[in-house]
Amino acid sequence: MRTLPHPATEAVRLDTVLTALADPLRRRIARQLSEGDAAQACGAFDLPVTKSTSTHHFRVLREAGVITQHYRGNKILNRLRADDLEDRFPGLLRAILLADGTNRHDPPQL
Amino acid sequence: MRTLPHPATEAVRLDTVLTALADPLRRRIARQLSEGDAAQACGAFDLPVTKSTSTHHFRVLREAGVITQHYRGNKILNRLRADDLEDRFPGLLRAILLADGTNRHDPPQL
DNA sequence: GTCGTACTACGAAGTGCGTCGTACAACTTT
DNA sequence: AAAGTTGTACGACGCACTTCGTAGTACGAC
Repeated sequence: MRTLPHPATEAVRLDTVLTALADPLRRRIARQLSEGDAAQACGAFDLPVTKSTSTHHFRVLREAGVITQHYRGNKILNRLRADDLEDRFPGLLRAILLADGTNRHDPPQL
Repeated sequence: MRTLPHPATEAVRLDTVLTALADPLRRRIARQLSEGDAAQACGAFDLPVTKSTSTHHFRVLREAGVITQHYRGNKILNRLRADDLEDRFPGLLRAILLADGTNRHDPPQL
């Protein structure tokens, strides 16, 4: 069984979280995870980039501590680390996802 | 009297705000503005970079809509757009500044 | 075992960002 | 007027990031 490395909650840094969520594509992934089912495979996201690029963005999110990734047979299940982030940076994830929701409709935000 | 352009509150975009505040130096400026006097000149910030770089970071913050800059004689007075940001993205600035405060002591965060 | 699926790894190309140095402009002080 | 202070403008450099294509790995289905 393959496994992927995740940072411990205490090791999650604000810099990397903000950098990760500054990208609209990665915010889109986080939002879909927060709205839909708890765990979704990478293929469940309809992103306007190639698979390579997609893999890259998921990795950035995982290494930043925003999501977890676990192999499940053929696929990888992605989950938002909402509780961990709430412990580490209270209110941050909620504020960003909320802001994204209100902001999303003005310009054609990707 | 020289003036500097600022984005309207409605024109402030989440992308640029997050990108602006993803940089520790710029977060440091925002935090000092939020803690100290309302208006502070650029020189009041003891930043470990040259004047050119400092100017660049203040500009990024202003163009993102995070601060205002107004000429006052020789200097430029900087203010945090806390109310504007609260209107546009409720809870976001507070969460980031709070997170930065709790995060600041672990590693030698610049 | 062979094929299809889901995703990764690696290298390449293009772009953007942070930093700096030098030169310059506006204002204050002397 | 001359000198000092405060900050800007512009160009350059190095580094990191985004994107992609190709090749490859792991797993499930046949």
